[in-house]
Amino acid sequence: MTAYEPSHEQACDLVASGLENSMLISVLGRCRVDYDGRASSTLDAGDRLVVLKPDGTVLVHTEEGQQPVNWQPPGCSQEVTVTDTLEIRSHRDTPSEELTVSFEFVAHAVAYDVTDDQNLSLQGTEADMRERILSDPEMLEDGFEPRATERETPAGAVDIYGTDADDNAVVVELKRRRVGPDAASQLNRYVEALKRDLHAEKSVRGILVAPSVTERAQHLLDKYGLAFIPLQPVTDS
Amino acid sequence: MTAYEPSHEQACDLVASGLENSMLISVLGRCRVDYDGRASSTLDAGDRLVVLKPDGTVLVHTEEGQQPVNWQPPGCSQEVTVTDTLEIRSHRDTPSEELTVSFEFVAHAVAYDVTDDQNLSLQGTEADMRERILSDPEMLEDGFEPRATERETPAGAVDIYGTDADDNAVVVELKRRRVGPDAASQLNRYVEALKRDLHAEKSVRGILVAPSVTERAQHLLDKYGLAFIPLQPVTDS
DNA sequence: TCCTTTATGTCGACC
DNA sequence: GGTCGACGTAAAGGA
Repeated sequence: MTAYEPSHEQACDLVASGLENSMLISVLGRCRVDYDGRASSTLDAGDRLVVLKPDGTVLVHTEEGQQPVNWQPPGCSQEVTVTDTLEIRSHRDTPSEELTVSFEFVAHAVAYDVTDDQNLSLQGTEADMRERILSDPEMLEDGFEPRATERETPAGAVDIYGTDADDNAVVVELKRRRVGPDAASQLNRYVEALKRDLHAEKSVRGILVAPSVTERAQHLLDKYGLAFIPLQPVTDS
Repeated sequence: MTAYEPSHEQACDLVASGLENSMLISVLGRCRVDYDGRASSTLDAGDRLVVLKPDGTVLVHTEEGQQPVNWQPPGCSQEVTVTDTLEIRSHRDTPSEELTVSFEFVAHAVAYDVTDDQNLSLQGTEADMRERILSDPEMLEDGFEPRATERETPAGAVDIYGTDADDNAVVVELKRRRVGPDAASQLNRYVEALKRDLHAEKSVRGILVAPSVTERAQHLLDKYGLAFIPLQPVTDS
């Protein structure tokens, strides 16, 4: 279903029909946009691409930027009306949010029935790093043995919990990118929380594993007595 | 410029022409997607919407989700070729990333010349909270006087730096959302850094301003001796 | 539902 | 270019 420079009525019919039949809808033209909800914003008339997905997502894209200039998350309800403009309204509760797009001119409108049952397979993530360390723990240090992943502490869940050659408790925090002070603080919170949990039965060491570390973060690590081990998220040759 | 169920050659011409003339291009059809760069991923054939922006952005959207399933950031170079499939390739250096979309069927293809010089005006942000406190400092506490914003410390820049009724130094950290332990740690780092900077000439207090606080973060604040003041990002009535 | 963490986060500001 | 922090972050996974 497609329309080139449709009248507001034609465009309204197409969008309404697309909404009814759970189609992917794309409308290109000159519009203004108003949003009110968690924040609020206004956008005066300009040329934009508006996408409506069958899951209730709305995206408003301008000619630049990777991110939509306005949007609604999945699960919203859409309705379309025509007065002197073509108005697409999207609403949700919890939190209450409303997005209104008013087209003064529609260049193209398309509705298409879309199915995509293929799942994305992704490598090079933090989950990958964890799997590699679990399959070869001594890559961290000799004698390291993982005991648990996602072990809970009062400060949150630890990526890898284990013991070293001297049977000290070891907390390993993984980051796939260069780390800043936040990661050092986070690891320190885990170590301190575990020390309290273990009632000082044994000492607790902390190891931060990431490709590299900023200067400020290294200072924090030194101050806290934590270790850093460099590791790239993907092996590659 | 638009095409309904074009041949690969027609679609290729349309996309090539759109790229050449810095137009916004949208292609809807059945394709597979391969990405290799910061991570790497594969996506088998399915129906998707592909958007090419004049700034070099590429977005691949499926029927669900607010985020694109694959993408390239602004500044990438695109090229389009046709063999037995219509292939759109996008590449950039630093970091080296490549995205390839192969269409086995094109349902719609559109290229449109877009201009949007309107800027989005947004309210209810952290910047708003800062302005409100600066215009009425006593909303935090009687006698509070702002001395600087973005004051630099070895731990980073402080949102608002000021003094209280007893001339103690005060560090104010703003968050527009409910805060977790990270914010408490961050504020503590600022306070500790300022104590060192000021050579203990005066005591340094820390105030975290946000709509609300998690239990864990409140514990951390208590431990560090920091204060919390609830404040909504938007006043409203 | 709330809470926490990750992300090919993206984006902007500053150095 | 690197570093840092905000975002109407979104999305996933657990309690």
